[in-house]
Amino acid sequence: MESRRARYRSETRQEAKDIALEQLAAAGPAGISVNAIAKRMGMTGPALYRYFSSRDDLLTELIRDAYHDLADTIEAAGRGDGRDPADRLRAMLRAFRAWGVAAPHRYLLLFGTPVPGYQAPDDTIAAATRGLTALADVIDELPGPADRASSSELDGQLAALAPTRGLTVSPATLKRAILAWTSAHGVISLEVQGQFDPMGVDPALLLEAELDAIVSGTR
Amino acid sequence: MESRRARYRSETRQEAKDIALEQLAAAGPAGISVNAIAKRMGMTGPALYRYFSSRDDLLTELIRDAYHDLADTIEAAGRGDGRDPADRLRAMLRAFRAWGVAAPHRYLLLFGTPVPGYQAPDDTIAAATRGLTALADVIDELPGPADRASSSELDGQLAALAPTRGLTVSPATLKRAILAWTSAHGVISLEVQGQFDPMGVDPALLLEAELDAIVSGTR
DNA sequence: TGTACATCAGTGAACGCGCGTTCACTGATGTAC
DNA sequence: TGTACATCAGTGAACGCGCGTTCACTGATGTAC
Repeated sequence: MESRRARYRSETRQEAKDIALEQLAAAGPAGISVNAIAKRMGMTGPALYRYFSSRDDLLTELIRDAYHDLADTIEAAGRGDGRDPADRLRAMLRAFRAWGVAAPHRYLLLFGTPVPGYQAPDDTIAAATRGLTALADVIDELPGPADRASSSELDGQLAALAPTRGLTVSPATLKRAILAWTSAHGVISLEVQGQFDPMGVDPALLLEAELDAIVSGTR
Repeated sequence: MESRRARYRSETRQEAKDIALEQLAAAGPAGISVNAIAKRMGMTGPALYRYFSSRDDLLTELIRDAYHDLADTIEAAGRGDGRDPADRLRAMLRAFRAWGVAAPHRYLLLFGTPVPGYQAPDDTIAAATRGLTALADVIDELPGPADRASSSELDGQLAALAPTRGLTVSPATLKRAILAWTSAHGVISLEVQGQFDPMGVDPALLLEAELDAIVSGTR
């Protein structure tokens, strides 16, 4: 059984991460301060070094958590064996957007300006494509259009990429998945930054328009 | 004629902005430091306040310059009255990517994580959509597909938006322009952050695949 | 061309601030016999 | 159950650092008559 100490440890770590997320929301990645977190938890700055080996270590955890949380959300939205694959795909991309809109600062932690000097460890990089592979699995069940004018060079790269992500899908499917991912990201990213606000355009409707193109198979 | 002082003034301002861009490239927006810029120019920190009323003022100039530079680049790539509109559109979106890849930090200044506490002035907001309106003008010359399943709500918003940007294009055209803009941004943004690096996929080829879908009119 | 004055560029000291990280140390909690 | 020891949490002082911004001031450049 887990010791009292171990339980307390993980609670304390979690509390620190929660406060860090609040700081992230309030003042961006640069606003995350070890000393300020400690103060809010009622302890002194150096005490936090019992829980995180450095500020970068804390950041890494936030990023890893966010990638996994996003991927879990997308996967959950796409579950259901009997459902129409097109509906599942739509649901997943809507979940992608909902996740970003619910926590813009977290979205931007993953897909905004990289934190200067920060180097992502390997397992973070793997987590980063979990959402993408989930898309590929569903798109694989979709009736695909003939792959027009395909670039053999790109197909080769995609064929090499698939197995490294545990995928057995065709390059054409993986390409559709990447384009679905990138174009959804294009809308969500600009929405999360507020770029549509002065335009008076509802980004949810833009995403729906995008979904039509994605599902129709032209991408 | 412009006085010697005025000329010197604008040269000094420009030099400061150039150094700020170097700092941006090296350490992100937070790395832009008034004192450090002044030191590199061989003067003391407070002297720069003759040229910029605050750090935010400097940032605003960098952002405005970048938006206009990007829009100029895109417009230039699309010029040519006799050319096939589809070719012009492709050229513009390729220019969009080339601009971002050439100066990732500048791209991220516009489309990355917003600088905390920074408020964009009105003319910056106008500059932000110059590239988009250029796209709309060319797409308007494109043979458009029938507008499938259109959302009347979105069309209404687009109809209201067009005149504020000096456009007389239809909602369907403006929608295509926005989707072209957002999906190109989706690829470029992830490339500029290096998200494709560990995947072994050439983003230039991804953009080409995206261009096929955009030009074919499904978006 | 010469003088008197206004404008502007830049200095240096100072303000108050917060940052990440290290170190030696105290006191509490847990473990082994 | 009691004692001896190891582990761990947290403190407080200190290190060295850079930041944006203000202010009163000096000295150079430009302008008007």
